[in-house]
Amino acid sequence: MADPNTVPFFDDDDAPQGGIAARASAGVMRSRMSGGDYLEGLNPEQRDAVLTLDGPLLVLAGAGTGKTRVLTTRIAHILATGRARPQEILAVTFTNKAAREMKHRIATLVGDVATGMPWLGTFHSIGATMLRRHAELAGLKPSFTILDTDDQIRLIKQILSAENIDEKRWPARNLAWAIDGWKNRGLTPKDVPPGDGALFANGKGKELYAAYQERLRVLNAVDFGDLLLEPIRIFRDHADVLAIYHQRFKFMLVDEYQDTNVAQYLWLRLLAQGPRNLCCVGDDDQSIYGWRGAEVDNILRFDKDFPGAKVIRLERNYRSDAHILGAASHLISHNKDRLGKTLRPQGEDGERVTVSGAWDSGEEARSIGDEIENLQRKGDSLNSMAILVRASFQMREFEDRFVTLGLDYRVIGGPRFYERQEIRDALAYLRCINSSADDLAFERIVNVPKRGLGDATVQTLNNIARGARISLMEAARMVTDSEELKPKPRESLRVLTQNFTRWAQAADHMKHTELAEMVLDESGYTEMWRQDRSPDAAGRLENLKELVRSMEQFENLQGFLEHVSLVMDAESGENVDAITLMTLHGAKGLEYDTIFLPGWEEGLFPSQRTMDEHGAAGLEEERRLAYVGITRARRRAKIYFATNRRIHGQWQSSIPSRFLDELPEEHVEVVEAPAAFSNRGFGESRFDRLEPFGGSTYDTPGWQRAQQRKQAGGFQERGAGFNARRGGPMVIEGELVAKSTSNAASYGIGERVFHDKFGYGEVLEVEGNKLLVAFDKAGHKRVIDSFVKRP
DNA sequence: CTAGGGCCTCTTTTT
DNA sequence: GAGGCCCTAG
Repeated sequence: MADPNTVPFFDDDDAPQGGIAARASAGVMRSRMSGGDYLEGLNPEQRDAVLTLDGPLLVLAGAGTGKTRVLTTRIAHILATGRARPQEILAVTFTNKAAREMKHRIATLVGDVATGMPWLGTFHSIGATMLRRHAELAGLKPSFTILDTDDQIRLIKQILSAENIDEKRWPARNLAWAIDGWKNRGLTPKDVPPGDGALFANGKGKELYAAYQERLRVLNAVDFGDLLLEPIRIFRDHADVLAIYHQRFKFMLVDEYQDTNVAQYLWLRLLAQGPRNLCCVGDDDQSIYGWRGAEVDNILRFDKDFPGAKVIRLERNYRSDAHILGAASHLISHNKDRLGKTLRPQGEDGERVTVSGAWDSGEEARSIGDEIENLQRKGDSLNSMAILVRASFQMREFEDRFVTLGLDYRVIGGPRFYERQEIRDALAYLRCINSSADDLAFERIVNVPKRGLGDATVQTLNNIARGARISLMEAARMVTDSEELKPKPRESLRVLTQNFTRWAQAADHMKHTELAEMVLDESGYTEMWRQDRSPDAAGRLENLKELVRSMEQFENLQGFLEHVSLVMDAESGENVDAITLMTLHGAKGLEYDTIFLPGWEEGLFPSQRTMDEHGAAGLEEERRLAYVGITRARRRAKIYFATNRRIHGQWQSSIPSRFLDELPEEHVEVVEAPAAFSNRGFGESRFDRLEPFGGSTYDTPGWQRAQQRKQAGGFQERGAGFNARRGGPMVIEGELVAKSTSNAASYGIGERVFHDKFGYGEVLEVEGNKLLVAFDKAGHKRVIDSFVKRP
């Protein structure tokens, strides 16, 4: 992340980082790379994408076609040919991870010049840098704070209660969501269409949005959406400012273009009016952020937005074996809104995608755990495997299992470091020091640790602050000289405000890490956790130490806080061999030898909620998510579904995802097919008779459709039902039709069977697809019929 | 003012 | 099954 204080902007030659040093190394690089050897190994399309520097260019890059390579090589090429200096290239990614990766790879190609690329980053971090440059044009001071979701919600709660709106009926979350949505669409309060604004609190949505923005200004704060929205406004209202950037950026590159929302699109389009050397890379089949306002349309109509745009397709897939690619391609072909690409595998067939059923989520976790250990025994590293879930609540089951097995794992995108309570508290102290007007931070820690300053006191402070239009901190200082509070809270407040004054002074001459330690100590914060008897207190103290340690990489407090608000992930232990656990969304852009995909059940994946809220478009997005999941795999993709899953703490029976039926038979192997597949021509299974309990979750159109299909039984009907679109049924040939490789069900009592793990045995009882078997060596076990064979 | 208990809702996905 | 909210007792 570029430190805002060192970003060269108005004059790059005196810039601390870019400038002379970068130019010198660019010269070195130019001679080193004069032969253009960085172009070696590129296929013709990739090469074309790298060499086409002038004018708008859209690179449609399917999964695993070397998208990042094209982007990084292109930047290297621009630098090597001297067409632009590092600080004249705007390169935008979606995630911090991607930005880091790109920096790293450019550095590998051309040396450390990339570190001198101040304008390589996420939309939000670049937006923040720009906004700090022109803060006054947005009515802000350059030191503005960036609120995260948590602060945002608390602020909105305050507004709602001030407006006497029943928070039960109109939860703050919803308004936050709505405001976010408006900002994603580039709408300021006055732009919100009346119908839209009416959605919240009987038509007050619009006003509340305005009130929220006003509060933000008073707090000298912005939220994530503002980081783009405000620059857009500035560009529109101040042609001179926009002109500076037009001169500045000779080349612009955008990664994951399919996931840009309207605001990002507007922002880009304004900037691209300059040199027009805009290169966007994306894949419409991997657009998975529609729920966050992403517009696939942006990519679909690129050539209209940027006339004369050249389009290059990358279709050679170097990542996945043919079976995996075949399965993924066929699945995604069920979507109708797509540009359409034909991914061509470059390697061998490899292993088929497997589909396995499990009795419940616990068994699913166990069998994945077993499989991991199998692969590990064969020499695969844990680093080469990942489990991708639809929703993060699915992770717990796996974590439990891995702890039991003693398998190392890492969670990406789980509860994050900077979102932990103790970290947020500590940060709140630092924020108060950095900016005494940070009311939200002040409110967070005013009574942490307990100082006898409860709601009543805070309420008083708030009244004073609002009345006098001052910050809470100032109000607190004032109140210690007055009689408005009882002696006890007054004294307590006096100590606190004096501390802050002292800390703020110390901040000028002290190293920020030492300052942090001092503050945490003197405020009694660390002491609070030392006294805490709960089991995780020690971990929290450890986290606080880690926080201070992580501050070292930053020059000052301000730089650190900026990093924290924008880069909400802390890099963690990459060098341990551990299996990765994350959501499908988090997996975008990553690849692993083996990918486990659990939870392919109707309602969970595709998500019922998405389908209810967004209908057919939602379903297509879910399907793209499935596509992203499968295409993360180089060698092995293993899909699982469970017949029973606990949702909201209640066991619910579930049926296999429709996506399973959309997989092509030729690339897929059904490994174990207990419950859900066994009714298809093999007689009845007890699970078919299980009615869902409660009914609330499944009392939905999607579920009912699924039930009907299930009752209809025949697979051709199913296929037709699923594929009905464009007005007529459309049956895709060769789909996965319940062909279990196991001779499922119908074992007789007394029959001899063989089990991979337990060996030979005799069937004692049959209950649906579950067998009680007396194994010769292993004793009596209950097993799923598909786990045994006839000897 | 705090602590503790009961009750409620909720669960996608993220910069 | 967990976190947030409200109420009551100290």
